[in-house]
Amino acid sequence: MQDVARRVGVSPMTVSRALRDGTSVNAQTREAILQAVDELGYVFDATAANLRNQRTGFVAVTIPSINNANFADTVRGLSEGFREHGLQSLLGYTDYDMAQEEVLVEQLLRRRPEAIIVTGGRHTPRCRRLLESAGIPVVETWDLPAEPVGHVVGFSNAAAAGMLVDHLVETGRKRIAFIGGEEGRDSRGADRRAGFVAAMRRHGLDATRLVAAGVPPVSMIEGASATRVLLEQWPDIDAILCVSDLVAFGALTECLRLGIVMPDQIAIAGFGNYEVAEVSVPPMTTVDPFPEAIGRGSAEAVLRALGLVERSDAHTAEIVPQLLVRASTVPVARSVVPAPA
Amino acid sequence: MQDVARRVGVSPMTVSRALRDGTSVNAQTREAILQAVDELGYVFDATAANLRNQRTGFVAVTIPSINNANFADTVRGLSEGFREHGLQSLLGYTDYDMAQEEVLVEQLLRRRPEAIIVTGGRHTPRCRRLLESAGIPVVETWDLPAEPVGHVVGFSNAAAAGMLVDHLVETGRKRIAFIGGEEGRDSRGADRRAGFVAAMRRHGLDATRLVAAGVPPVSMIEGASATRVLLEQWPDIDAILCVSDLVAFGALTECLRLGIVMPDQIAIAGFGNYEVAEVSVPPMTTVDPFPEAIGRGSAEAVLRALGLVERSDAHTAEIVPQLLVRASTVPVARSVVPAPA
DNA sequence: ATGAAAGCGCTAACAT
DNA sequence: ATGTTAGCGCTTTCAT
Repeated sequence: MQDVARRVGVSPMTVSRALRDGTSVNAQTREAILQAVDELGYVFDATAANLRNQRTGFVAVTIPSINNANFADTVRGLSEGFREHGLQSLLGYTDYDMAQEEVLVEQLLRRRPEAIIVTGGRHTPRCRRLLESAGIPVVETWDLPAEPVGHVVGFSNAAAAGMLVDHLVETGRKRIAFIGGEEGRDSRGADRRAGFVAAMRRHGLDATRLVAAGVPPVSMIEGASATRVLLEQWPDIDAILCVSDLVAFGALTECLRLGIVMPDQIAIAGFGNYEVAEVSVPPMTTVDPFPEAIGRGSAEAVLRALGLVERSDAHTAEIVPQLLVRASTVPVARSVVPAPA
Repeated sequence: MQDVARRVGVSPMTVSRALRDGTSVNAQTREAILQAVDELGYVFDATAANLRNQRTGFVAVTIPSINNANFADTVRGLSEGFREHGLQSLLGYTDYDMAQEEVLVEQLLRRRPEAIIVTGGRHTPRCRRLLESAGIPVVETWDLPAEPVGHVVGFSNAAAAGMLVDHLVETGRKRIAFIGGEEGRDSRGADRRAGFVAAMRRHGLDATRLVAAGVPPVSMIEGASATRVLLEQWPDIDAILCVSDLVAFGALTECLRLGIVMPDQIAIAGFGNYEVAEVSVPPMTTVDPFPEAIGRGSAEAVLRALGLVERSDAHTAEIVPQLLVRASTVPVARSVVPAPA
C-alpha cells in the first residue's frame, strides 16, 4: 500500500480509502490509485486488515464430508445467505469423527471466525467447551440436541427414521431390517438406527434385524454387500430401511442382481432424497431433510446473532423433514392413483 | 497472551515460546503457562501470527463443485500430502464458471496463501494475470494445458474421451452419440466432447450426434431426459458416451425404463469412475482419472516449489487415466472370459 | 531460560 | 478530501 501511495503521491491512508468505499476520495485520485494498483500488481492483504479490524469476515463451518450432496446443499444455502453480507465460509471436514471435529474446531477458532456452524449436536467434552467459550455465535445443524450449545437448525433423525418405519408398517411390512454404519462414528446415523428400533417396538415388531455395513459414510457397494449378508441371515425380510439413499441404492442393485422384485418381495427405503433415489429404477422412497433450508436457516441464525439482520429470541429452528413415497415401497399402480375428487 | 503472561508472572514472549516448540522454556514454567491457557480459555490468534510471520500456513484450492466425488478425492489426496507439513487447504468453489473463478482467485490471494491450486487450465485473462503475478507457486490440475501458468498435474480430457471412443468402435459400435453439458462453462467437459468428435472423425464415423443436456454439472436426471431426446432424434444409435458417470447413469436408467437392453442394443460409457458406475446394473464402462493421485501430485508439486521437500525441475506431471471396461458396453460372457493360460 | 524493542500491513480516530 | 498517530497480537532479533 506504501508503494501504491508513493507512486500516486498520496498517503497510504488515501489508498486504503480508495480501495474500500471510494467515497470521500477525489475521483481523479481514486482513478490514479486504481491504475497504480493494477500496474504494480498490488494485492490487498486481508491478513493485516483482519488483525487491525478484529474482523475476519468468515464463518467457520464443519461438515462430516466434502463429498455428500446433502451437506453440499447445506453449504450452498449457507453461502447464499452470507453472500450479500460479505461473509465467507471457511470449511473443514471431520470425516464423521468427533476426535477430528475437536481438532478441527480448535484450528478453525484460531483463525478468528465470526461464528461457527457445526454439523450435529454431539461433541467431545473438550470440543463442547471450546464451542461454549469461543465467544462467538455457535449453530448446531442436522440434529435437534437436548442441550444445545447455542443455536440449532435441524431435525430429529430418530423421528425421521420413525416416519419411514410408520410408512412401511402402514403399507403392510412387518419384517423390516435396518442397514447402517458401524457404531461410534456417525451420530446422525446412530440416531436414525435408534429411531428405527424405537418405532419398530412401538409397532410391536422385531427390531433386531440390524446390519452394520461399514465405517461411515457407508458406500453404495457396502450397502450392496450388506444386503447379501442380510438376505442370508434373514431370508424372510420384507423391507429394508437404510441409513442413506446411497446405501439404499446399493441394496436396490443387489436385489436386481438376485432377481428380487421390488416392491413386491422387498420394499426399500433410504434417507436424504439424493438424486439417485429419484432416478433409480424403481425410484426410491426416502425422506427429504431439506438440506439447503438448513443452510439458509443457519446463515440466518448467524446473521441475527451478529446483529446483521433483525435479532430474534428464537434459538431453535426445526426444519421438519418430508416423507417421499416412491415405487420402491409401494406398487406404481397404487402410488399413481389420483386422489378421489 | 498478555493475560496468560500476567497470570503466570512471565513475559508474553515466554508464553509464545511455550505455546510453540516448548523447548528453551523451563518445564515448570511451561506447565504453568499451559494451565493458565486452559483456565483462561485463551485461544491463539493465528491472524496475528500470520501477519508477523508473513506465513499463513494454507494453500488456496479452487474446485468447480463441492459435492463431486472426483474433486473430493483430489482434495483428500491434497490434504494428506499437506498434513505432515502443517499446511491446510483453503477451499473455494467456482461452480464451473470462469468468471466466478476470477473473483474467487482474487479473494483467495488476499488471504495470502502460500500456493494456489486451480482446477483446469483455462481462465479469464485477468484471472491468468492474477495467477501469474501472485508470486506463489501455481498448480493447474485436471487438464494438460498447452501454456500452463506454472505447474501442471493432470491429463488430457480429449485423449481420455478418445480412449472410450476407440473402445466402443473396437467392440463394433458405429452410431455413437455424446451427451454433455451446455457449452461455455465446463471446459473439461468441452475437451471431452472435442475428444469425442476428433476420435469419431479419426475412425471415419459421424460425429454429429451431440446433445447438450443442461448447465454443468449435468445431473443424472438431465442425463435421463437427454437420452429420451437422443433416442427420438436418432433412433438408430448403438452407443452413448457421456461426459460423466452421473449422466451415464441417467442414460442407463432411461434405457431400463424404455426396455432397451444393454449392451446388446445400446452401449453406455461414462467418465470418472464414480461409485455408481461400479454398482449399477449393469456396471458401466468408464475412465478412471485417478483423482486422488492428482491431489497427491499437486501437493507434492507445491511442497517441492516451496522447498519443503527435495526440489525438482519437472513442471508437469501427467496422470494417465485408465479405461475400465464393464458390462454396459461388452456382454458379460465376453468380459469375464479368463485370459488364456 | 527469559525479556525488551520493534514491526508485520492495515485502518479507526482525530486532525487539518 | 487528505494526512498523522497509534496499535491490532503476535514473533524475530538481540540482549541479559
